[in-house]
This record gives sequence, C-alpha cells and structure tokens, in this order.
Amino acid sequence: MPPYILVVEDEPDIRELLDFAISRSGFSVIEAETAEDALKVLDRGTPELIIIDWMLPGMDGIDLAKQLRADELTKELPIIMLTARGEEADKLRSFEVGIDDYVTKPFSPKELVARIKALLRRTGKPEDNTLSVAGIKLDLSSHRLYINDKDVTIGPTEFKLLELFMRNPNRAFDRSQLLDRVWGRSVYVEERTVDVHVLRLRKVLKPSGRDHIIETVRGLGYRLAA
Amino acid sequence: MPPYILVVEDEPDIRELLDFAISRSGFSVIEAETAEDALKVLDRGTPELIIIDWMLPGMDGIDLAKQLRADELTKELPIIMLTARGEEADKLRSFEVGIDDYVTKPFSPKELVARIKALLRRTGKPEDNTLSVAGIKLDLSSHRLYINDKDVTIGPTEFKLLELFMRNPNRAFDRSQLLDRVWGRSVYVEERTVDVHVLRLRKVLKPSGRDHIIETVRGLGYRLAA
DNA sequence: AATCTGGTGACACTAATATGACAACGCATT
DNA sequence: AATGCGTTGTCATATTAGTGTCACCAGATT
Repeated sequence: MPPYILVVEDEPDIRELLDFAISRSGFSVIEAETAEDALKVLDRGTPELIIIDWMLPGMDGIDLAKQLRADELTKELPIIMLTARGEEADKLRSFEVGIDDYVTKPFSPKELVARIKALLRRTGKPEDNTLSVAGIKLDLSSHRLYINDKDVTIGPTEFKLLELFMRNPNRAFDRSQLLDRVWGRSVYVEERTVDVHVLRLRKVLKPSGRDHIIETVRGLGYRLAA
Repeated sequence: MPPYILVVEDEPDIRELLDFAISRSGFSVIEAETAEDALKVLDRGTPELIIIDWMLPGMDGIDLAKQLRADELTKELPIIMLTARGEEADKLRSFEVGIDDYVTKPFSPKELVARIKALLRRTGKPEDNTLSVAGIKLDLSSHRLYINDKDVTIGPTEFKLLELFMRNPNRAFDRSQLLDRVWGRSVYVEERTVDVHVLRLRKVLKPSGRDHIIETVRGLGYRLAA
C-alpha cells in the first residue's frame, strides 16, 4: 500500500473539501466515514498521517485517537484533530490524548495543508531515496543494495551502473553513453570495459536469479528490462 | 548547559508570563529580548525548543527563524512562533519558513504548554536527550558515552562524529559532508583526516565489539549500520 | 566458412582505505 | 611562564578492494 493520508469525517461536504485540498498538494487520500471504517482501513496498512473529525457517529474522534495511541503499530502515527468547538477544554483534552495538532472548523484548506506538511516534516523520514525494480532495491541514502530484502555488497562502479539503469528502466544505452554517465566525460577507458562491468553486475544479481534483467542489445549496448 | 527552552520576546510583561507558565510545568527557561541576544545564547548550547515573538526590534522573528533553519546545528530545532496578528497570510509564511507551530496572542498559557509538550514529544525526550543504537548510548546533555551501560571516554571530535552517525543511522556520508557537519563549514582540513577519526572512533567501540557498526562505503565514505 | 559481437576468466595495476607515528596545539595546573 | 596531558591534523606506509585491459571462446550474422 503506497503512502497515504487517512481522513475520517462523516460529513460528505467537508470530506470532499478535505480530499480536494490534500490531494491537490500531492498526497494520496483515503476517506473513511466512521471510526469503525477507519480501523478497517488501518488494518491494511499504516498511513503517513491521519485527520480525524472530533464528532463522529458511533465511536467519536477522541476515542479513536486513544485507541490508535494504545496500539503499537499506530502509536507514533501523527494525528490532526478536526473540531467545530473552540473551547479550550476540548483542545486540552485532545493534547492529553496525544494528538499532534488540531484544526478548528471552519478551517482554511491552505492552513490545513501547511500543518500537514509541518507535521510530516517532523515525523516522516526525509525523502525516501530509494529505487525499486523487480525485487531489487537500491537505497541511495545508505548506499546499499537489497535483493529480496537481503543485503548485497556491490562495488562503486557497479552501483552507479545499476543506479543509472534503474533510473531509466527499459531504456537502452550504448557503450559510450554508459561511459559518459557512469565513468564521466573526462576519463578515457575502452568501450569493452563496459562489458566487463555489466558482467560483474550480473554476477551480483545472479544468486537471486535476477541477472537476466540486464539485457544485451546486440549491436548497441545494454538495457534494464523492468 | 542543561536542557532549556529559549523564549525570545521583547515585551517584559509577556516574557514574564511565558517564563512563569513554562517554568511551572517543569522546563528551564532562558529569556532573550532580541533576536541578536537569542543568537548569543544559542552559541552556548542548543535548547530543546525555541519560542519566538513575530515582532521584535531589530531582526524580526521570521528572519531569526530563517537563520536558525539555515544553520546545521539548529536546523532541527522546534520553533513556536508567537504572533499578535491572526491573518492567514502570516501563518502561511511562518510554515513556509519551517516553523513547527504558532500561537496567537492573546494566548492561554495552558494551551501554549500543551503545544510545547506535543512538539517535544515529537522531537525528542523532554527529560533526558539521549541517543541509543545497538547498546551504544550517547547522552547529549552530559556529553557522555555509555556502551552496555558502561562509561567510556571519548574525544570531542569522535563524540560529534558518533552523534552525527547516530542521528542518521544507515545513512552514508561522504568525507566532505562529514567535514561540513562535524568540523564545520569554515575550517579547512584534509579529507583523509576523516579516516583517522573514524579509526579512533572504532578503537573506542572496539573493546565492546561494537566497532563493526561503523561501516566503510568504498568510493564514498562511511555509515553507521543500525 | 568468414566475420562480427559479446561473454568470460585472468592478471597486473591503481586507487582507496587502514594504521601507526609524530609534531603542534590548547588547556589546566603549577 | 613553564609544565604536563590529552587531543588534533597530517604524513608515510601497509593493506585491501576494485579497475581496466587483454586474450580467447562461443554464438550470431553475413
């Protein structure tokens, strides 16, 4: 399940407004009408953040928040509470339960989005610098290669080569393009050296049977088949 | 310098009110009248959180916030902005600069404290700020290193290096990044010097067999394996 | 069959990192 | 000001990992 923001709101108008505002700033949104529905959605994967209306039919927002905080899986989940009442007592109760922020209705969509971003900046991992293709995962920030979630060691040149292929799946590169983009324009090396490094890269992928995804394009060069 | 909250506010009455409310909930407070004063205080140690008044004589609150975000040391410092104006444009500008929350004057001290707690819960332990990875515990306030709860001595540079690694587990840093973030942007030292300090750090971790968690990333630099 | 193109193992070589030694420095104490 | 101690940056050297090239082979292409 890809990253998403869960909105729990029973009033259709407001739900639509929320969906529109949040989607437009680039997040995926999943909607739930009730706390019970929300719990079902949560079962299938934890969102990046959850927005909960205070007043809900059945289990209310605060109870949902409490339940989320009690569960190990959702303990750290950022919660924004949506409330129509402006009384301080309510706000305080929210914070006591451990919600991270609240927004009072009527709210400005812009402000809400700004709060979402501020909260995500605190909690979510900084940009997920990772490329994935067919069970092969390249983590650029830790500079690691995982195949089927197993750590695999790889040399610097093979790493760069694989990175280039994974950034451009299915695209065929000829040897001089590969030399330019992996080795750099300034160094001079034989074109056939590329073959050797492709060989070495395939050897790394071999034990997991993934070596065939680097395909030879006869008369041209190589490509990664996605 | 023990953990504290920095309050930057030029009006004496409000400053006193803030001091009173925050101290009463168990935090130490340091006050600054101007942004310039605040920067001086920050030089002597990073607070847990900073509360900044929007309007200040001289450099104003937003500029101070911007400057804090630009500095590596205070980049992650939670900021609460205090503003008399309620206009949305201002609020949005605050969030864009990267402040974490704002409170509109007149504010309720209780709500402010609740927000402080909510923010601190996200950013770090309010009481002891300590980093722990794989039996290695770094106490930032007492500047001590414990391995398996045993006190271990460590030099200042190794401490900072380890702190950076522990704040960013698994992330690979190249030598120039390490120099920037541990030594500071302004000093010039050889990149190879990094190797030597990594060696020294490993020596410190060696007796407990934890030295292998600092991994070499060939052709790049180093990383801490979590 | 004659070519062409890519695959592959070996190997010498280069580049990158680890390590020990050392002189200079800062700091606290005398 | 002198002393001693721990820390720091740099260098020289040892060690290790990774690199580029080549020769030779096999399959494809003509």
